[in-house]
Amino acid sequence: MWMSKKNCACNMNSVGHGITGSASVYMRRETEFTKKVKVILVDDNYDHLMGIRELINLETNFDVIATATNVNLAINLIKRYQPDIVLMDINMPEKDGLTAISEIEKLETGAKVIALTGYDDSDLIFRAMKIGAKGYILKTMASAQLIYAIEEVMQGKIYLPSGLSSRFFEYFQKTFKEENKTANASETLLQYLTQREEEVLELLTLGYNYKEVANKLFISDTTVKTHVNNIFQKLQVSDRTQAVLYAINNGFMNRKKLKIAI
Amino acid sequence: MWMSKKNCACNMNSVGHGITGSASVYMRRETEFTKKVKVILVDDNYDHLMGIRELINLETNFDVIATATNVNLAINLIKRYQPDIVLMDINMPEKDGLTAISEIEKLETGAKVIALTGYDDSDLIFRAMKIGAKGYILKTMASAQLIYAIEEVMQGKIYLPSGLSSRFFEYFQKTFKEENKTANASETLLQYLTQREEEVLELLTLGYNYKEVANKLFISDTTVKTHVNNIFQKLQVSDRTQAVLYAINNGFMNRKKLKIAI
DNA sequence: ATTTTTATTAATCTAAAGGTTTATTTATAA
DNA sequence: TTATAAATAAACCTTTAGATTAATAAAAAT
Repeated sequence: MWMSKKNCACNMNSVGHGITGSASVYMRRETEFTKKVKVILVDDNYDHLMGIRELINLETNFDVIATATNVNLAINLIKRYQPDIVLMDINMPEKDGLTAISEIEKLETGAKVIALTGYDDSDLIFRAMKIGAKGYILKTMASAQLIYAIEEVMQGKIYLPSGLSSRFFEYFQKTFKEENKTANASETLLQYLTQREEEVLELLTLGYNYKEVANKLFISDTTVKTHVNNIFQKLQVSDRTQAVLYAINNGFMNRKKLKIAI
Repeated sequence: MWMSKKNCACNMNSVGHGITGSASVYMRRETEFTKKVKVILVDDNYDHLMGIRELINLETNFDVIATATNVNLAINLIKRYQPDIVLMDINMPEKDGLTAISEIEKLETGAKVIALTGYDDSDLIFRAMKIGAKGYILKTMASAQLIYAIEEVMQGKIYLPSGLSSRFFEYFQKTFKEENKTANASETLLQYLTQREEEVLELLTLGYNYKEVANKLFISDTTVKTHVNNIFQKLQVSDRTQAVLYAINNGFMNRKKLKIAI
């Protein structure tokens, strides 16, 4: 099952360390009637914009169909020309780049956004990926990497260079560390709730009042009150809102999902 | 499968697309008095356990100091021997592997856990990384990859093979997609709240009742009620709990934080 | 300069929520 | 068999929450 080693050589490098495994750059098919990849560039620096355009247009299968120096223009261009790729500089002043990516994603034109920036800040990378960026590259990186990134993203992959990927994961795990402490903590008072009390709390967490809960569970509303009072005591809270807040802060709904899933 | 591409050598593979860029396998220093990396294996299948042990012990700088066929034993061994690496099979029956990883993380011994499993399920990968796994590899992968993963993780990196990394990001973005729609949406009804109403809602979201809110804002509780009723109308909800739920689901508190931060 | 609108304040009244006790039924453990 | 825990429900009572109306001051529009 585990192949012995020593046969690695080329193996080793290809084996892993990556988001994208296949080196598609070698597979480029320029022969077939492949439509050119439509690219739109967004950068507030005009010179920079032209520089990148030159670079990308060197590639015969890419076509920079438009450029924009501000976000609103970019949005309009994307709506009109339906590009495959949007290279988005996220250091732009007026409207910040992350918001821009969000708005482009909301258009749902299928345009794949690659963030292009000077900052390798963990939080920035994390937020960019969160809102749907398909890639994130630094301006300091080699031009070949930019081309490679576009090709990878065009294949439906996510492109994060090695170093940034590490940063992403560090930040990712840091972000979830606290959540795990509480959500996973066996010391949650939620564990003492009975099945029925959980059902009641779940409905409260969805915003129902006692009468509605009673109707949904086919029991009297006085019974609901009894359950709720027991919930208050067990969770050590004094009203419905606090109970709901406790439930949310202690991953009650996540836990519910897991119960169904597993 | 992803070691193909003939010419791989270093080129493309080194360009990035990865969590770990440097091919540390070529840099292994066995000359200096490097202490051996202490590894503990956890797998409910004894034969499998022995197989992996053999494999890892072939590496002169690794040392499998203990093995365990169940989680509780593993936890004790980790506490006692403080290993550098824990290779954790997450298909174990009694206590599931993810819970096990959580518990090991909670020990905070500094042991780096690598998940080892037969399933390349997106959700499983995501959850494993969330709770702090430093790597995730499939049993079907080449043995060399296992060794490589350990070396990378020992350098403080996160190791996710190419294919799994893609799955991870797909799942990651899918998970945050809904959150973005609401949290980023400028169409939130929260925007219509006045300053005072925001203050009231913020306190409600912290679990205070009307009297407490009144005291905190130095106004009468009947005034609080007025504000709250206006909030209800603006948010189109019918009680306090629903208002708080609306606030939370629409990133009210996040927005508050941003206001301070930015 | 004046109306108009908006934000903040507040009192009154009704409905709902919350606290306490008691009681019945059913399943489960000792 | 007898405790024990869970789910159900009612009666009683107190407090809080929610709806309605209205006064005041400041800002905006005419």
